[in-house]
Amino acid sequence: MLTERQKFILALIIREYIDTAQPVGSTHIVKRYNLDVSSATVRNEMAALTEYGYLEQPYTSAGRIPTEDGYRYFVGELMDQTNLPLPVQRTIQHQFYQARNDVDQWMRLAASVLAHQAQGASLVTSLHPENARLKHIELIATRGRQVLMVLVLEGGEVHQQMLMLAEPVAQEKLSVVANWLNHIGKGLDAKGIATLSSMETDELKKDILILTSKEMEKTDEVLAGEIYRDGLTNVLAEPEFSEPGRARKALRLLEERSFLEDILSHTVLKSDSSGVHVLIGGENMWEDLGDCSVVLSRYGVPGVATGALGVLGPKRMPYARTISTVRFVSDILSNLVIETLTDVGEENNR
Amino acid sequence: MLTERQKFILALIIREYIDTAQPVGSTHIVKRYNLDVSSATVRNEMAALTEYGYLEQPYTSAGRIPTEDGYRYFVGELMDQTNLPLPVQRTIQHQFYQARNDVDQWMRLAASVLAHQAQGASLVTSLHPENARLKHIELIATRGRQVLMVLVLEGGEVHQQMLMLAEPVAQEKLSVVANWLNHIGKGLDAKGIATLSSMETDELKKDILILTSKEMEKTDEVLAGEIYRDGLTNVLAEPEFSEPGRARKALRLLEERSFLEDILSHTVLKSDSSGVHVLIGGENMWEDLGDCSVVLSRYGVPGVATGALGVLGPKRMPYARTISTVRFVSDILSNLVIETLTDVGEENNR
DNA sequence: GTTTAGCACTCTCATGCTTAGAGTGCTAAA
DNA sequence: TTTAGCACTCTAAGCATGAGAGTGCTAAAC
Repeated sequence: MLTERQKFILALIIREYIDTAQPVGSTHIVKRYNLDVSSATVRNEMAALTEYGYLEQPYTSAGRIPTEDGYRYFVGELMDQTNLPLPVQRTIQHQFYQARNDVDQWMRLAASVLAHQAQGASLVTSLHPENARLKHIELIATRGRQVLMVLVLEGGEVHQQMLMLAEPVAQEKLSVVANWLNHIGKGLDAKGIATLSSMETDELKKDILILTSKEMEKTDEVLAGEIYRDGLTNVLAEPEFSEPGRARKALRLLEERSFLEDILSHTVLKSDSSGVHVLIGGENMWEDLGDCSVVLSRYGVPGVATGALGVLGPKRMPYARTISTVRFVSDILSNLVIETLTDVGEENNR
Repeated sequence: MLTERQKFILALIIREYIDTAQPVGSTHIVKRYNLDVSSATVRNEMAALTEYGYLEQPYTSAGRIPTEDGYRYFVGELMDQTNLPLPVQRTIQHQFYQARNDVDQWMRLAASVLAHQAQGASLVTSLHPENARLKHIELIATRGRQVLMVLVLEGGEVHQQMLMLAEPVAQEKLSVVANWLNHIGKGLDAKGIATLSSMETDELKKDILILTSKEMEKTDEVLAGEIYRDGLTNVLAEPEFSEPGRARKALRLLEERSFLEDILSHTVLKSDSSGVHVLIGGENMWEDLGDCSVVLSRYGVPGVATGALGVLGPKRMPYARTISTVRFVSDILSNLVIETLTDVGEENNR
């Protein structure tokens, strides 16, 4: 267990290192913060903190830098939770207010705000409905057997998909089926529609039901939609990524869907997850993440429609600021989703 | 005017430099390619080529590297036009065939193929209709004054937009207006609908017409839709971007919409443009592009629906391969668009 | 018992120097 | 016109040196 003074010094060192990216020495810290103990005392405490595994030396007799455990302790125990400055909050809220009509624009804006405020690479997945329920379907003949299906889900998301039917069908017939489905399928989820299809005898209707159900199931996948990114170049500015090899590793993480899927399903998408997740270093699971930390959060309404967002930066990131930014943006998006969803119709209040 | 031998040597030097990223010396090239002239002869020719401005020396008495003019001459006169190997072509075509039902997927795939084949950062803008004509409109009440408008354009693109009406309107009323508009507005472009709106007296109809027209105008903007990127990390692997400052500059170009808009409107979007454009260095217009080259092409059907795609890499990029890749992918996308468009209905044949 | 001054020791990094090597341009001969 | 020869130039790599920052230990001071 650390003494108060040890905690204090650990916090100072980590903050200083986050600021300067330089190993922190005992004398330096005493002078910089006008401590009323001597450098020798700090040195002793630093030795202890190194013993505990919270600090390490890049080489014998250099200053100390935090270990991953050090960062974790800092984030968990030492860091003061802050909020973004009020004027900044207002500016951001205003921006979202102006974009309130365009869901795409929300995400783009969220990515931009995250990247700017946290000075890292940001990532926002589009909102995807959980257990999507049908609000409206439209079938539009394009040519031959090709049909454009437009699904409007409760909550307002729109999905389009080109279908290939077994044989050509006229627009009139398609419209009839669409109208019919709008009546009997409204409010049903993928399963409900699949059930309908198993009882249907009309070939065309049955086909459409099956395809609709399939398409609605697809919306359940985490990364089915777009992924919005911003601020990729921010991470290149960090000194730890001056070696291009490391920079590559870090950026590849954001490019590869498979990796994102993996990391999201291990954190924010866990059923019991809530709030902001902080991944420091690879956490023994993702080697390529070695030099990076990721701050993630889920947004939206669990069980109805959610998405994920986060910021990637060096382990040496300003955690307080990043976490408050992620929380803030996540809350804004959640509120936007709630506003949109809860008032869709009276039938949807739970 | 260059002699044949000078052309030959220039081509060798440029190819060698593209391969090795090292200044090319006279002896090196004689040995490497078993030339039956001596290094002194090559040296003389190199002096001449330097005189003409096609080569330069990074410092006195080092090997030569191509100048921008050198690359331009190479691309314009010396390079042999190749095509991708047939097996590669088939593989790619097969991939597109499998994705034929999902326009989003086309773009994603195109970006991926470009990035892989050309080993650069790729960029694909989504298809956007020119002078879009309405095929189908759908109005869906969400809450209060908010209405979701779904526009289906001839060609199959779907655009959605949240509208804010002057006062709440019931779904039934909206459906009536939508149906009415589907009859009288079908096949019209933004202007045509604007004309209708100026003659309409019914307030609601007028409002909807104006909003529809506005929305359809929007689809005309180049970068209105998504931008698909891939292979950003490829450029980080190039030695010229080992300095993080340069890498940042290059990647920022791909992040900033304003820049992309600028560069696209100067090249592929010019009305008389066709084929593949090669931008080598900044071309005296874009300073940040100093170390990069860009190979761009327009795809789709001019006057109906087009998009742009391209690859960004170092000036020292394998132009032959990149250009053939860009052309190939562009052609594939164009064909897909043609297939989709020309058979939309008999009314659309021109 | 804790804190601190003092000091020897260690390691990196910047600097300067030297050298090997690659490449050039010029000249004169083939 | 081509080529061999050669002096010259410049870089990159290696090495030694020294300054500087920082540590850990010991013994004295509080």
